[in-house]
Amino acid sequence: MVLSQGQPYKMSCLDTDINQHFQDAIDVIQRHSDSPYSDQEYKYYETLGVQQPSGCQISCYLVAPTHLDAPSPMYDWPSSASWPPGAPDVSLVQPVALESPQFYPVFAAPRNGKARKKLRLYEYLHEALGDPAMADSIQWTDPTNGTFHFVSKNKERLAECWGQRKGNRKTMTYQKMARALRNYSRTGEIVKVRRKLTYQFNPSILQRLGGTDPGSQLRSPGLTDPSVPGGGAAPGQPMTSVESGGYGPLATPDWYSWYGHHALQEQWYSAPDP
DNA sequence: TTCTTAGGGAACAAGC
DNA sequence: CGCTTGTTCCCTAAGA
Repeated sequence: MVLSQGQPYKMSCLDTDINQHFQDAIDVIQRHSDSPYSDQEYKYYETLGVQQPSGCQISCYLVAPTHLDAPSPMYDWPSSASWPPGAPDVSLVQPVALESPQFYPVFAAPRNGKARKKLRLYEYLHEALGDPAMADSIQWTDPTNGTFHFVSKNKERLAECWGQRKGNRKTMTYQKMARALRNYSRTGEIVKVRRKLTYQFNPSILQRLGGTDPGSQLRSPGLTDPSVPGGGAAPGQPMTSVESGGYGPLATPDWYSWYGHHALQEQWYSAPDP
């Protein structure tokens, strides 16, 4: 099913439980039949392996585009990261890192002699998206535009891992993690997509995090299976428009105009608002 | 009706 | 100390 303008939103919103289970099944099959570790094209990079007591393990490296002068993902990010007006440019998240990836530890890397700042949630999510071990919890919906979704069945596991990573007193739940994600919608770092369990990175954030992980792109059923959320999105085109909402400091004019552009142009997506 | 997901207010904690 | 960034709890609403 290829979505097109004019198709009603509900046509693209058949991500019922069946769809979810189908997606989960595909993911399981892929993971068992096509080990990313043995795929030469699948550049999975070994991690520091922060082993949590419960077995939570997640990659501790991000892949940095070589053109980004960012020894650490934390972040003297250039505040003027360009974001071409109009539709998101795929080049922003082109896997330039494939050619000559630079690695840097998320945790230990002191920057200019200083200890790094604490891990941000969106960084953790980006890590998880690049970690095959977390593929049953979080997946790219459309890596080209930074949309991702949580797997309903295992989203709590991801949340627990996040809570353990932060050393929270209580168990982190998806509900609480989603609360933090909603706070991101104010700053524009991550916005909620009007699709079940689906969010979208700010393009600038995505770029600064080093684009998308090629492995997750390969494994993402959304690229080949239009039946999954976002699966029918054309490259460079956001599958969905994000909900309206406040965009904070990171809501650059370009980002804003992009959103506005698509909010206007992609009425097909919008649910029949009153 | 029940469950899941989502949105947000508010108080609080911890790091910077 | 003030700000930022969650964390936790709570309430409400929509939709299946």
